[in-house]
Amino acid sequence: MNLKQLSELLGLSQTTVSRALNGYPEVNEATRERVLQAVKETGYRPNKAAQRLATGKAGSIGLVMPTAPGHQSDVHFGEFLAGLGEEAVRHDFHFVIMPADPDDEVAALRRLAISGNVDALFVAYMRGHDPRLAMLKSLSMPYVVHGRSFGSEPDYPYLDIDNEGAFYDATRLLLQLGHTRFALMNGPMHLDFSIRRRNGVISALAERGLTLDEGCMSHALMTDEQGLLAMEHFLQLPERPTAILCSSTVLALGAIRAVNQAGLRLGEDISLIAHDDVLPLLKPESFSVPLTTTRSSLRAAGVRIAQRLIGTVKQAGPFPDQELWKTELIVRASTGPVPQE
Amino acid sequence: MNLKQLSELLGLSQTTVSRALNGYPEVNEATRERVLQAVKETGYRPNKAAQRLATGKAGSIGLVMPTAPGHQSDVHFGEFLAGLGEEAVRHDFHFVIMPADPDDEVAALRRLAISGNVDALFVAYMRGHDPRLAMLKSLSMPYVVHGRSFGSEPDYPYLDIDNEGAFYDATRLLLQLGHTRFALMNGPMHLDFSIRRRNGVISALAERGLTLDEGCMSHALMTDEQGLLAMEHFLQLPERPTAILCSSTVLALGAIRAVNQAGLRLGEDISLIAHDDVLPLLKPESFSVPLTTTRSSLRAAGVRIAQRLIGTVKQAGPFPDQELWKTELIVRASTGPVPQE
DNA sequence: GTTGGCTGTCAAAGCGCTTTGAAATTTCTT
DNA sequence: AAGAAATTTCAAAGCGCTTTGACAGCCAAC
Repeated sequence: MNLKQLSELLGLSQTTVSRALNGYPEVNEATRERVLQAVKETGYRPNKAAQRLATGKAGSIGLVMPTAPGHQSDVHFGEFLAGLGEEAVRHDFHFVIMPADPDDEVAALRRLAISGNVDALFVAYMRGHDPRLAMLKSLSMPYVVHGRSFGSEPDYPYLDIDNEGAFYDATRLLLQLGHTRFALMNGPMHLDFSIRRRNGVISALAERGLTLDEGCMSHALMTDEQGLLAMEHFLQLPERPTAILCSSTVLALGAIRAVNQAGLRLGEDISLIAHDDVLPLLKPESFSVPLTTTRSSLRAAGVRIAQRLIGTVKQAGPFPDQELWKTELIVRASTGPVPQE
Repeated sequence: MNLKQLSELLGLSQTTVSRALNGYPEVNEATRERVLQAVKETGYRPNKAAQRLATGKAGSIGLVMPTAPGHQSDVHFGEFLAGLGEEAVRHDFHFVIMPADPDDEVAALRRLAISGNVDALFVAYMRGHDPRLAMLKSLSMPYVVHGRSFGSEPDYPYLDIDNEGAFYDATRLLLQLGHTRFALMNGPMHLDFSIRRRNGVISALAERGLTLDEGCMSHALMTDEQGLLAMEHFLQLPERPTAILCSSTVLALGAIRAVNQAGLRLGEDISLIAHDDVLPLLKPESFSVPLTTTRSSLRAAGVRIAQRLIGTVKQAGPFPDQELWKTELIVRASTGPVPQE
């Protein structure tokens, strides 16, 4: 059933039917009623591809999903997607997801944009000096970036959390508890948030005249195995750190396993603060020793970004171009005073 | 840059350029070369919406993502998606994901199908007597179902694991270890796999003249909280079960927390077998007491389903319509002989 | 030197929708 | 009652692509 058939059925022109359906004012209320009735009976649905072609609007947001045969699925991605979805469903928007090799992000994003079946783009996993920014700017299609790109002029629309502030505050707390030997368990080095979090730690330490040794920093994918490995390494250092900062509860999961295996007590021998993206599966309060965290909901960020993206496409009011969310520092049992030698 | 502009640039007709691009034989090799060169220089990409409209093919598979404001994101979904993506990226396919309220699945699926921007559908979270099957059959669009629908004629294309066999075998193992008091921690009652797993347990027990008490069965969302709650309930029963079967490592996570909190030892006081979807975050061997599991990779299922779906769209050879994968039973430390009273 | 079969190219139709600009109808003025 | 204004409807163009059917040009064959 298409528009032509429907209009013939009704004895109206395609124009009138189309207008009736799309809420244009210049159609008689009685006629509109009749059209709506027929739609209900026939189950007619406009073909989106045709609609897209005619209007240039598709009712969809595009995003790239990094993937590859060995590439581990990322719970952060899923959680963020849930946030996007929650908002999208309210506006009858859908997603076009382009799977792409992580090394092929730029090209994949361009393909997605030019393909003509998305109205707006969402970009995550930002890197320092991210090459995608230049491309996005040249595209004349709305987009919002999750995170920022360290080293690039901040003249693009983004939503980010204050990573530097979060880790600065967390470090300060540990300093106040008397710790002096720190380690940082971070995400991949090239990612923007890793850079900023490291800076936060370093600047808080610098205020006390402390530095973060190269050996006390790990940069790795945020998986529990990597957390385990990194922590094992830290624990073997001659001057074992007593205060650990951790970029994700996923990393913390492995890290804590290493602590337990070494027979150390979390919150006493070792203090740890992790960043909490509020993943339903990894509640910091559910750890055997509840985790002190810096918290910011990834899902909430997804909802907000969808709002901005969809709002922009629908031209519904202006949105702030750049948002920086503060994180909360929530103290639980995984942090304690520095142990006496 | 569109076809028209490109063809003008080359001094060729749109037809010729289109044919050159799509690998038709009736175009001079020299001409094709020239066209390809121009494409490279101009960065021309065909508009997918137009292509879809003209050909009826879009290079995309559609799926519905259950979501709602309170609805917790599901790691199983993410892991499966990773599998789909891994295969899709090889064929330059993308996904169209329609977020929808879980109560609105049928309508959402129909919208997605009729929208005209997908070539094939993937359906998951199958229920007993699933109403979506009838709709899918009427659609004349390829689809593959993950799981089956208990109570419906099995005349639809699916890929499923042998849930009944898995839980039958797991129960047998526990019976051999001398256990007689069982409990089952299952997924939502209406879902197909829950039904089959329960049947597997019940039939293994029946062979020994045992039954599964109503109070020893929980049906709930597969979250760690629910696992905790269910296990707490089991532990308070007058005749405390010693053998637990668990539909997911996510449930097991919470369940084990409850076991620990009760001061019981897993693998000694309580034996537990969980089904393992091979989630990267929840490796059964990484639990403090490694988990005995029935294993089948969700991601591998995603890859295979994408293969079948894309293969069907591309009309690349016939595919088996129905596949039933066996699971592996892997014994680790969470199972042991029934404790002496 | 015509016929016939290839090869390479093209103009035009069509996919299903929206939108423009004009026509037909109704309603309002004077 | 006639003309102006507002309302309702329509035919046709266009979005960017593929595909059908036709048409030149070329060579081998009779």
